[in-house]
Amino acid sequence: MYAQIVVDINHAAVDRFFTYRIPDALPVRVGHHVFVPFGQGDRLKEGFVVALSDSTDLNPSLLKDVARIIEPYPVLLEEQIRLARWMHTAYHCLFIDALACMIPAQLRGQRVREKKIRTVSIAPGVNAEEQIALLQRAPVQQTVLRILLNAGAEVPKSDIGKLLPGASAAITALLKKGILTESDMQVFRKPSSPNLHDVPHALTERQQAAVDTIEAARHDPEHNTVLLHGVTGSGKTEVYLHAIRACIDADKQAIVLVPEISLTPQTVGRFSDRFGDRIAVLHSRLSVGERFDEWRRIRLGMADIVIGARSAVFAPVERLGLVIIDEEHESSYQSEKSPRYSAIDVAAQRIRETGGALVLGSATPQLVSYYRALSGRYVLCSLPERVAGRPLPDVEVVNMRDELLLGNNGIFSDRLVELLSTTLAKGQQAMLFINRRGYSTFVSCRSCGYVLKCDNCDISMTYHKSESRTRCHYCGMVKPLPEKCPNCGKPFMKQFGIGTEQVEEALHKLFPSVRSLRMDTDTMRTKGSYERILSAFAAGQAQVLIGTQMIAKGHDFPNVTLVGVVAADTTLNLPDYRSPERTFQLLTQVAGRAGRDEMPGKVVLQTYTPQHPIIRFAREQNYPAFYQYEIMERRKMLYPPFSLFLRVVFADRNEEQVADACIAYSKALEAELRNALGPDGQNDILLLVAAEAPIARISGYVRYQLLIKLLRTRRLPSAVRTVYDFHSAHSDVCAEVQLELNPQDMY
DNA sequence: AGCACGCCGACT
DNA sequence: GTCGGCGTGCTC
Repeated sequence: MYAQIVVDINHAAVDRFFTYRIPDALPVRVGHHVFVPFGQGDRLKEGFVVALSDSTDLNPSLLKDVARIIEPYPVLLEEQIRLARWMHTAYHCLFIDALACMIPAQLRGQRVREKKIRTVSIAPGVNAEEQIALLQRAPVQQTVLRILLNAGAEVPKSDIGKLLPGASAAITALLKKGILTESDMQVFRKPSSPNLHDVPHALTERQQAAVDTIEAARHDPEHNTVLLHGVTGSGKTEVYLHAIRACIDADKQAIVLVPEISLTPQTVGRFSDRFGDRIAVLHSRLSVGERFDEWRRIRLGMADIVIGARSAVFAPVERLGLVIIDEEHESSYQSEKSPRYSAIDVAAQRIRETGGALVLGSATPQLVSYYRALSGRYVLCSLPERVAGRPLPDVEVVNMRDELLLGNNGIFSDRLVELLSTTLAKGQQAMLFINRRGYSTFVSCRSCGYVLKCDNCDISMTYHKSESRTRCHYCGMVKPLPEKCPNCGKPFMKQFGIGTEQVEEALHKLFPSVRSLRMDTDTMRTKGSYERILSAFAAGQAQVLIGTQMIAKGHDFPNVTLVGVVAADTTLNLPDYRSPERTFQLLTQVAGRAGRDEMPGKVVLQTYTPQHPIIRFAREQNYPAFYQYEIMERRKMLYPPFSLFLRVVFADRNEEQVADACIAYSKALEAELRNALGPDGQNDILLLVAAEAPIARISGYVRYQLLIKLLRTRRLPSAVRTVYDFHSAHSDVCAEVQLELNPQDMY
């Protein structure tokens, strides 16, 4: 017998299968983690068995033997190996990188292993009752025996110690006499989650219909993907919980993906209340040991439901029947490091292989997902109303230009101040959202217009009042706030634009007695600060929560009845085709934080462009109208879903080098593509002139970018392949060249 | 990635 | 004459 093995070396030159002989004594199976002699000197390398065969084209006498099996059970499922093969072609990543997604890091390179604890039990053939009677002069030993007799099983030594202080001497004596025996017991380091006493809720008609749709999708391979479009507060989680119940009742397993940021103990607690210890959790805050143990519990079939962030899509469940991706519009489902996979695409591929259903849930689905739903590729399922007949929050748009004309040049409009004071007077809570941390967005001279910029990046410096200095948000460089303009020397340097710090300061000026919490990357530096701030706010220790993006996501604060968006259009005009979509999603999500309980919510959007369609749709909270508008824009500009969008970023310290590299690359790639697509395909490609990236310099690196649109025709796969192959061959034209498929950010 | 093979300059 | 520079190529 022969084994096809992928060797654990991150290099393109060994990115293939190697054939090894399997010695008779070694029960090697597909998925086994093994040691194999590799290279000269037969140094042992780790590898993964991806296939077995009983013959080979190679000369068997030249082949080497598999040295040994590392883990007794196969660490990879055959389905995962097929998935890795798919990733290898779909993402042009190394095979080993794809496999690495599916196993915990500790399994490679021989580090953390199982945790074992010492236990004792009554030795075989010993009559404990008799011994107790004989030990009249050793009462502690008697008690130890009674405990063990009562337990009827092996008991950890430390547990006996807890019940009976000073038991260790007695245990030692009993072991010496042969009355007890000692052994090791495997334990699983388990992350804890709070008990919320969450019970199943009766479903609304709409929710029940959604559950039924998902159940139907599980049995229909042609229509296996459901887009669950439910407005904020419509009870999507309850739908998930019921769908999962139906899935595990049918003896299948489920994976639930949530964005890393909302993977809080509360979220997990709700699932563990319903499904007990049949759930496993995978996320980045687990300790190395916990992560490994949770993975192993899944691999050994001890869990039926896996909850986790992006990487949990690879969880080794053998009877996969359902994948739920909550907040499917979140960019965190796209991996930013190699392999640059999309958890949604990976989930779709797994479900294609295993059968079952994929559920994408969101109040603001990706435009592309909604497009697929309307074109019949996904099953669309809507929850247009909040549960318990609660209304969606009432959204008011305030034109900040009018405020200015009326002589209000402050941060808050009169309307927002008025609502803040009534809300706070009623003892309710408010959230203030501003998409910029720090105090001001830039510092400029009022005399000559000079803007203070970072020395290494083409970015204006942000003033941080708490540190009394300015900082570059890209490279982290700090500069003092100059008293005189470095350009004209006049003392007119002033901060412009608003950040979270300034909002907090303005709030305290208006409401000196109000307590507030600020949540942005500056206040999130230390571990656990995220949970700390959220729970402090939930407990009512502050009346106002001020923050950036991170307060917009999925939190449920029943006492929040007012949400203020300080500057609604900051993200609207970024040089990214997705910025209208992002803005709409963000505004809708933030607005959705208001009025989630009995009391109705109120939202104030402050903007300088109240007539902008996106602001209008956000005010109406009208997703379908937003979709109709934005899909037209995309069609007009041939952006996704009407094309595949690629971006190549070139960076180097030498400006000339980057410019030349970028232009040469772009010309050569275009020629290659035209050649590959043939006469019919000449209109399939659109190369946008290679030029400076939106941020032309970061950390001293000059940046250029090339944008490519590939039309969705039957020639697309070959066009993509051409780009990837070209890129692998030309990725050294300057210091950094990066190819991004559907980039999430375009700075 | 690692390691050997390989063909040209200054050293006991 | 040889020790060693790191360019090229291979690893079942």
